[in-house]
Amino acid sequence: MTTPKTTIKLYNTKTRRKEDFVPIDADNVRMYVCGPTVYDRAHLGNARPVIVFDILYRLLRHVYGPDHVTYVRNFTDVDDRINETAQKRKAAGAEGTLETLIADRADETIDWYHQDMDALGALRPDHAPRATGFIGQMVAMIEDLIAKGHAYAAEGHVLFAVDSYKEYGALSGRSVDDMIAGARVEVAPYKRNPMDFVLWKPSTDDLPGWDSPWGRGRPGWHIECSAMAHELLGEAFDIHGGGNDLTFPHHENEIAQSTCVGHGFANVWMHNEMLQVEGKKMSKSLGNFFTVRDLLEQGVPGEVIRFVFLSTHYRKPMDWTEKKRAEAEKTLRKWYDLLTDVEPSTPDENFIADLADDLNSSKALYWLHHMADDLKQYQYWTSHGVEYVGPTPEELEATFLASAHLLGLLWQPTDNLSLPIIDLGAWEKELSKARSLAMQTKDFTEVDRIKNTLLEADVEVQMSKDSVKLTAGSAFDPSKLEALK
RNA sequence: GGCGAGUUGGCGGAGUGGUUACGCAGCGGAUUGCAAAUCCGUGUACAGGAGUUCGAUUCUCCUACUCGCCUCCA
Repeated sequence: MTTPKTTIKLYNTKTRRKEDFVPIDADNVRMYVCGPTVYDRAHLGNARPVIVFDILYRLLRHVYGPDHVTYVRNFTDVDDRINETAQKRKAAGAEGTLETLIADRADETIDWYHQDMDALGALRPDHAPRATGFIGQMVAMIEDLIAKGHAYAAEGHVLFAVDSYKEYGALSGRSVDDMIAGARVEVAPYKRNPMDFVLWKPSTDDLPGWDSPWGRGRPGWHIECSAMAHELLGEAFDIHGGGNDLTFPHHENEIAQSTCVGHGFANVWMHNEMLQVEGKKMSKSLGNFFTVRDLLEQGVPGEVIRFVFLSTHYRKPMDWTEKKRAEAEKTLRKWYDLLTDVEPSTPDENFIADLADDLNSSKALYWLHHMADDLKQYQYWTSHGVEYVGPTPEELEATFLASAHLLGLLWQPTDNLSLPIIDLGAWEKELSKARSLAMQTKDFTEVDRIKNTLLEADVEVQMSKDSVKLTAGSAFDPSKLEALK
C-alpha cells in the first residue's frame, strides 16, 4: 500500500467541517450513495448527486487506484408509487400477477435510469443493489434491534424507539423535543414517541409483502440502506452521500439503526445542495418540472448538462437556466475544436489539488479554461511558425484531455456534441464559387445573399482566405435554404 | 414554529486578513470585401450596520432579503 500524494479534503456534515480524508483501508475505499426510488423517469434534480458523487468516485479512483475503490448506489424498489402503477396496469388488463407487474415497473425504471445517467457520462457504481434483494438482511437487523431494546413491535408494525438512542438528531442538528414541538410528525396510536419511525409495516393482500416474525409486510424506507451498506461495505465504511433533503430523516434514521445494532457505519457524510430551475424550485405545480430524458430529447447533450452542474460547487444551490446551457455548449464546442488525436496523459496537478479540495469543480473548470488557453496559443503561434521553448502542444493537449476526462468531459470520440451532422458540402462549393467570382468583380451582393440566408437557417459561416467552412447549428432549418435554389 | 444554507461586477461563478480567479456578455485594436472564428488589450463587485484589527470582501454580532429541509421529492 502506497501513501497517495494527494490529500482529499471533504466537508463532513457530521462534524460541519472540512476534513482531510483518511480512508479506513486505502486498498479498498468504500462509498455508499442513496440512489433513486424507481417509480418513474429521473428528473433533473436526481442527476445532481449522481454527477457530484461520480466526480468523487473518479477522484478517489485517481488517487487510490481504480481497483481500490468500491462504490455502492442502491435502487429503492419497495415503494407505494411503484405499486400504484402496477395496480393501474393490472386494472387496465395487463398480463401477469401484481408481483411481476411491480417487478416490471421497477425493471423498466432502472433501465431508464441507467440510460439517462450513462448519457450524463456517469460511471456505473460497482454495486447497484435493489432493496428487494436484501429483505432477509433487513429482517435480521430489525430482530437484532428489538433484541437490543431499540425497537418494538406494535400492531403489525415494528418501530424504532428514538428515546433509546441518545445521539438521535446529531447529524441534522435537531432535538427530538424541538421536532415534536414543530408538530409535523405523524401521530399514530402505536408509537411510544411521536418521532419513532417505521422499520417494518404490514401489507394487505393487494400489496407486495414478505413473511416476517411480525406477519406479512414490507420494510420501512430507511432500513434498506443500513442493511445494504453493511452487507456490501462491511461494519464501517468511508463515505456516505446523498442529497441534503435526505439528511433528515433518512440519514438520521440510518445512523440510529446501524449504530444501535453495533455497526460503525459511515465516517464522512456528504450532502449535495438542491437544484433549482430559473431561480425557482423545480416542481410540477410551477410547471418547470422536467426529466433528464426530456432534456436529452430536446437535443441537449448529456455532456452539456454535466458541464452546467460542475460549474456550481456541490454544496451550493444550483440554478439550471437556458443561458447556462447555451454557455456550456459553446465552451465545450470550443474545447472539442482544440483537440487533435493526442492520447490523454495525466491530469494537471493544480487541477487535481483544487478538485481534491472538497470537490471544487468550478475551480477545476477554471484550470481547464487555463489549459485550453495555453493550448490554443501554442497551436496558434506554432502554426504561425513561431517556436516556443517549453511543453509542446501535444503535451499540453494530453494533460488538458486527461484533466477533462477526470471530470467526465470531452470523453466522446471526436464529435461536436451531437450536433446534427449535416452535409453542407454543396453549399460550401456554391458560396466558395460566388466568393471567388466576387473577389474579381468586387460585387459581393450574391455572396452576401447566400451568407445571410445560411445564417438565418442557423448555419455558422467561416470564410478564411482560401476556404469556406459551414457548420449547422442546433436550430438548423433546411427549409430556409430553399430560397437559394 | 424548528433547523440549515446563502447574499461577490451586466449575468454566471471561485477565492482571500493587506496586490480581488475565471467564463459569458460589453468595449478598443489586429485580421476580414463585410462578417464569423482567432489573436492582443480593457472597465465595473464583495447586501446594510456595528465590532475585533495597523488593516476586513474575507473573522464576530445585529438587521434586511433569498432559498432549502422538517411531507418515503436527490
